[in-house]
Amino acid sequence: MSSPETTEAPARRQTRQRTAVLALLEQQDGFRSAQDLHALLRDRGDAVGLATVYRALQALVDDGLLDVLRGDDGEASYRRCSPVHHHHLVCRSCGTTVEVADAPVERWAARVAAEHGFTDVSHQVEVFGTCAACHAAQR
Amino acid sequence: MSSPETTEAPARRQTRQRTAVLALLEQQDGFRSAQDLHALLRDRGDAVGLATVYRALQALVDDGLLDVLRGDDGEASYRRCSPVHHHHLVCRSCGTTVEVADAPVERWAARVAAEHGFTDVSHQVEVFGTCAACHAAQR
DNA sequence: GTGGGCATGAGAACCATTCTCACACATCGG
DNA sequence: CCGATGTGTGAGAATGGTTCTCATGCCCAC
Repeated sequence: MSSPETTEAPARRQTRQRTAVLALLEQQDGFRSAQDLHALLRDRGDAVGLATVYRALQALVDDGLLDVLRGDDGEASYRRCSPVHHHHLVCRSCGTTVEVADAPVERWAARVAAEHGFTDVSHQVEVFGTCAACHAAQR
Repeated sequence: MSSPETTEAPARRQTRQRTAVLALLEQQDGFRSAQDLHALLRDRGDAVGLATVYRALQALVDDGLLDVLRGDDGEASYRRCSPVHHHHLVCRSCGTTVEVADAPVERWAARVAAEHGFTDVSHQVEVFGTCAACHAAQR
């Protein structure tokens, strides 16, 4: 308690591996699993250890640069995202993601929680569907 | 269409183990992981194999008697739920869950998806917070 | 340029979940 | 009631995503 470490300097080093992971994510327009990213990096020539990919992703999440999504099978997927609060509209077929931000749903969550006496509220909202392109390709 | 099996007879046998799993879930008022349920059953004296617990849970989910929730660590949790569409308000501290159903959020999801040309829409909405009891206990 | 210490990577460890397969028993026709 | 039948069970192995270990590498401050 005597240490004045309010925010604790992150001291995050810039390495080839972390740069490669972030650069790759910048090019993706949907959620990608850690395993996928690892394979993509290897194919690309920027070989990075699997453990390092996980560490880099976790660091980026902590820094608020990525959003995480858990699939039905429990596998985590990551995506480069804007730092402001938002939710996702994800295509089940191709994985393309659209960020959506809407005040009504935020207010709804707050109201529902308040009605039941809950405090310190957070929420998790994801919408899944088939995007226009995939819907057209299907038939 | 030639087979008159509209709902496909489940042919689900009633065994001591399945009865025990469902009975235990009836007594819980929050989400419980498969591992927890397995341990609880053993403590209770109704020993059931772990694999069987998983199978029973999966069967119950298929029958629409349970809802599943994925934790941040990817572990699945189950809860006895009403069969009508609803979402959850979960206490982070004690796990107590309240079912919430509200038309506005359903309409919101449908509208957002439609605006972006998405079809065949589903959504996943969970609200987390600290319930009144836990909030009072904390301070 | 040099040193300290965080970052890396290969593989082991971990852990939830699923699979395998021989055996048990719920269900049903007789 | 009884025996045939095939689904349900259970112990342990297998799977697969994620994390940990630890010796070595290299970024960064000085």
